[in-house]
Amino acid sequence: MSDLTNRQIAAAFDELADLYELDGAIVHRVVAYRNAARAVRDAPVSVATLAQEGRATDLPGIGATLQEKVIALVQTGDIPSAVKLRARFPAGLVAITRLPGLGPKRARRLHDELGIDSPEALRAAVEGHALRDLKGFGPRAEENILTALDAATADGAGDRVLLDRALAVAEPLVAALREHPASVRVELAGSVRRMTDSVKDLDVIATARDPAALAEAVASLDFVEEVHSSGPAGARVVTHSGMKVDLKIVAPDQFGNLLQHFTGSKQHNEALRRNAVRRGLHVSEYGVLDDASGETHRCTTEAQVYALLGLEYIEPELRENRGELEAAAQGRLPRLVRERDLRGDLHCHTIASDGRNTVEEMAHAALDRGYQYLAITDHSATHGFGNDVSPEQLERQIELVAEVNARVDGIELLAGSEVNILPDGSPDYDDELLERLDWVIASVHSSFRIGERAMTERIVTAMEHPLIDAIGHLTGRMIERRAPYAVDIGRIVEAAARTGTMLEINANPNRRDLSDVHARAAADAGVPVLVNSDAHGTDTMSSVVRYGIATARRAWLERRHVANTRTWKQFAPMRKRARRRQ
DNA sequence: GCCGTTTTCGGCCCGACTGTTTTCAGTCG
Repeated sequence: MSDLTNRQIAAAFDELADLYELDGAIVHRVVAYRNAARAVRDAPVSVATLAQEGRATDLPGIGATLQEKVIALVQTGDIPSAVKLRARFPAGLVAITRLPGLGPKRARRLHDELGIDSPEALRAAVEGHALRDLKGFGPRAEENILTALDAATADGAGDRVLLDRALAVAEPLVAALREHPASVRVELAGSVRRMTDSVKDLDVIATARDPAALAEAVASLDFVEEVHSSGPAGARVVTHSGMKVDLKIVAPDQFGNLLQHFTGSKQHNEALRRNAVRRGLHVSEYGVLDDASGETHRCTTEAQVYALLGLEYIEPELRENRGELEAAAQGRLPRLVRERDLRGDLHCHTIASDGRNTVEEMAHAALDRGYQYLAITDHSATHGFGNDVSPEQLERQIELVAEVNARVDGIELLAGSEVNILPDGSPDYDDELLERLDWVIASVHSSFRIGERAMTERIVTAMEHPLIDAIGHLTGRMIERRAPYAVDIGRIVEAAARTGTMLEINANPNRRDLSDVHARAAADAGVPVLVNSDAHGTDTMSSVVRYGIATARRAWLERRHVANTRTWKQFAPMRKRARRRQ
């Protein structure tokens, strides 16, 4: 087995794509590397291991050549073609290709004709007016390049924001536009609609009785800071929170085409069009052109677009080119789990550790949501930060939970704990105490950098513990802030299935961990998945659930895959400790 | 470099915009 992670392999393919692009390779070869990088990043199992077994070619977009390159990377630590290309194209030149307006072709000219090899050298050349004589670079080029260089060095340039922050802007904005008398239909598009982990900007598609008035309305909303353009076709604005918003106002008979197009993803749309071409159809944001009749079909709804292509309607969360087109063609799309399907929450905190509310308050919050059961899972003995719960404190908490459970009707309260998985894989309470609990979820909160092999062993050991019912936030990632720690998801999932340990989708919008890809791998292996709030207060118990459900839906999960959609009567015997006693 | 209801070669999604052009390549989404 190799410690080379999928992320590292994907980064190597992305680098090769950049280098081949500078080298002037045909675009399709470059695209092949980028697609391969994506396939590797999405793979739920170790691609290094797959390649060494000769099975990496099973992944879409990986052929014999790229499999060989993975093997070279594993065995020698590098890829020969990358070494060769790096010698010709410095890393600074790759950085230049990332500047808006400067792609590989223009960057290459700067390098070959002026010796420019970094953004700093480029700035010096522009300021010395060295670009003026270069063919293809006119008077506007200097200005645009300086703007791009300034934007690239500015703080927070190009940052993606978490989905919850984006929705906090998007939903009031859409609501305001829907209320406006000039609007007819207003829908969010883009990655926000697909409920991705983070987003860059907002796309809104609308139809209107009075398009200019609607565009004017968005420009005058109080959360808009800056208006870049506004007219009958729509408006481009920036909010005070820095979100770019693009409102497109379209003809009613093309609303379906445009909503479909701007919802994406890019990969979904590309694959959709490739499949369509085979049927003699050409899909664009303006309609579906039929080669046979020469006619362009315009669609008022997305369902019509998909129907023209012989496909079932595909939910936005599935539009990532991960098999949804094939499934839609065969009528095999999943019936995705919904937020209202949940019957309980198996991970939350109270004032006993770092939560803000009491057991009783959390119980009432769960009742208000319509839950039948709630596990109180404060942090454990080694947690630190003043939030640790000693064995004695946990014993008192068990009694408190029992007492509140007796007092509050309509909900089953479980005395639980979120125990730390110590570096050797053991929990930080003794078995006698764990035995007295109704539910134990175990998480890694320390020693993140022990390497993939050790981390995998550590978590597998925890799953083999008979009193650990589930694993919390498996990879420890903090979206856009902290990478997941290295862990072999394939082995984890296999061990979870073997030991009867459930895996959590932590719904906190900073985490969403399991990720969509990991959750799908878990469900495919028959592992019961949980959608838990990890709430530290009564407010977040409800507000974060949509993000966990969104991840579950992006993972193709149906109600049956998510264990806490079961009633208490069905769920209780599924717990590992209950199964032991049978 | 990948891939096959056009299977081992010859294709590979679609359109807008920009700046520099005199008919379009490069870039972007």
